Amino acid sequence: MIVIHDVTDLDLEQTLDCGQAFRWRACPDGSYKGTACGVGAVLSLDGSSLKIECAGEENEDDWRHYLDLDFPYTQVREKLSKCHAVLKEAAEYASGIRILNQEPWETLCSFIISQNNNIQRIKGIVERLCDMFGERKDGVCLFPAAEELAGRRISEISEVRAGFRTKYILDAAQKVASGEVDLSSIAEMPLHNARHTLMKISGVGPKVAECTLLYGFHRLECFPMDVWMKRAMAELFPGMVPADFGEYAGIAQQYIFHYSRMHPELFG
DNA sequence: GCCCAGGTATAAA
DNA sequence: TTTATACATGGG
Repeated sequence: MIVIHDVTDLDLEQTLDCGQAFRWRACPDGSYKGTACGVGAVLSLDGSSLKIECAGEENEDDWRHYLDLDFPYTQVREKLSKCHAVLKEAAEYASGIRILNQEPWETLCSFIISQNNNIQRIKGIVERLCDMFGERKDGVCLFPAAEELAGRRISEISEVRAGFRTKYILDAAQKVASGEVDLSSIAEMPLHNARHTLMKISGVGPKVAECTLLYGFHRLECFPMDVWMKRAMAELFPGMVPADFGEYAGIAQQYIFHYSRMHPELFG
């Protein structure tokens, strides 16, 4: 078991169940069970002590990185709070959100599945994808490698019941496995090129590309814009554009998303 | 049954 | 270039 002390700016529900990751489930006692860093794990927070119980090999550095524990969110919030009064309110409300460092391929694939879909069903599809095609390790199923899915037929992948997204999953797997879309090089590309490259995949549009870059590549200036966020921007930040939030616009976006979701009365 | 869900591809205007 | 519609599936 790993215990990390003096953890701040972390709320497990806000971080693991805010729609950036799809493999975590809340347990009745407030802990979260899921799979990341190549192992199954149960996370629980007791005050400022984070407990991580792994089903397999434990690596504290991996978890520090995954949960972004070494990034200065307190300072980010201070900076964002000066930007706009409503953003200050949102940042305080959602102050336990951290942007995870997830696997790029898993993130890309998960957000392809997310299109025109709801979080509950996205989780189910991702789980079936792992169960049916993922490597088994220490009693859990890891997210299937692109190479594993690339060799499958549509009829096989259809069994995860992803609907019309099945063909997109296969296209993504094939382009990633072949190197036509080289995820390792995307990490160093200018944002514009990175977006363009991801959108070579059928089923990847501006929203999925932006989510992949923010949640899978930790490009914190990315700002996924769906209909909800457009509305939130228009009503809460009239006249402003994502770039106005600066280099941490993606964190601002997540604060705003969570805050506005929990306060529907903000909208006329 | 109808509507919606952290969109996108495609066709038509 | 902009706007409309279909798309699979499952829960409310």
